[in-house]
Amino acid sequence: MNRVPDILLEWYQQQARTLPWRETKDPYAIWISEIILQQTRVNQGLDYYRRFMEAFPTVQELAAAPVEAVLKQWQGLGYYSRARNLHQAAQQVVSLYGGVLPGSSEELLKLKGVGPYTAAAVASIAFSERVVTVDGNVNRFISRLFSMAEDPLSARGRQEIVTLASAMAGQFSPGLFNQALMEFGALQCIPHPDCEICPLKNYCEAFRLDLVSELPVRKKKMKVRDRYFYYAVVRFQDQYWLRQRGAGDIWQGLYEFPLLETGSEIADFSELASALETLFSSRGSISLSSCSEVYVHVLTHQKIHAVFCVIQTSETPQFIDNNATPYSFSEISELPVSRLTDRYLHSGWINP
DNA sequence: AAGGCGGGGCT
DNA sequence: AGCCCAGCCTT
Repeated sequence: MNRVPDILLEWYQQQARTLPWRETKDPYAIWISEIILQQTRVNQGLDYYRRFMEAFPTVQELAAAPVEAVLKQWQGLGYYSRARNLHQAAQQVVSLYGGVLPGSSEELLKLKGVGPYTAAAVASIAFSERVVTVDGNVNRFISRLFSMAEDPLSARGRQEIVTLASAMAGQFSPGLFNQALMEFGALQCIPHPDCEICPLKNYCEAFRLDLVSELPVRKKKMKVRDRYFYYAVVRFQDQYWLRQRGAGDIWQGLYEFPLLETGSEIADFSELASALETLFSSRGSISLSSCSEVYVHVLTHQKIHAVFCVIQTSETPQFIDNNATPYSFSEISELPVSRLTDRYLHSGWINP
């Protein structure tokens, strides 16, 4: 078993992907890459990382930027609280740490959006602190290697992973070892792995016991809630009205058309037309002219059935939602929007 | 400890 | 169409 770390490091030297954040020692750049890569695959996050670093090359520039500019860079990545927290954390770094990222995992942990994983990643990779990174890749790999019965996401399971991984890390360079550990989970010890080509198959308890497909222990799946969104797309004198989503729900801080949400589908056109009128406080005429197809937008925990309803008004529309604000078509493209709204915007239903 | 928070890839 | 992935914050 004590040969495992050597094999792992040797594998990493041969198989490691060349990634931009592995070419730098800038703690800020490493921090940004770690936040982007949470819940995001490398291939999906790569372009976002490049654009983000180009838009906000330093923590000072990130801190000084409007939060909506940060959200715009994040558009399409999902989990938008990561972007809002990152922006707040940058301001913390400027106001509390003189614009210099703190050099220990203990201090990093105090930053908004920085948890045990990110603190360990930045501290070990940028500052060579001897602390292990425990992410989903590490959980999967360590669970299998030691055939762990415990759920790695439970408090006890997490502690067990930390203990086992720390023991393996030994005196290797912390940043190098952690990246090798995570890369192995990301490329070789994947959910449905090819164990025959695995350099560690002779050391893997799960492989020996034929438990690879059972580990790590599965969490129970969440129930999916159906939601029905009817968006009022109003164009009046080349202006469209959008509003910003608030706290306590999905897509906080992103923009969208004024929304009617109902508990069930409204299939009848005239019923929908009168339901949509409740969004308006205008006195002039309001008429539903056409509906888009139903956009089914699936999130982890919600299934959204969205219809974009084009509405004609006889005068400047007034909305009950006093956040609704008029924008030209080109202004809309500057606003951060969800994938759902983005898809509609690029579908051809709207023409400038 | 449990629930909420996106979006995409693989089978 | 239905499976999977996943770190941090809030409650």
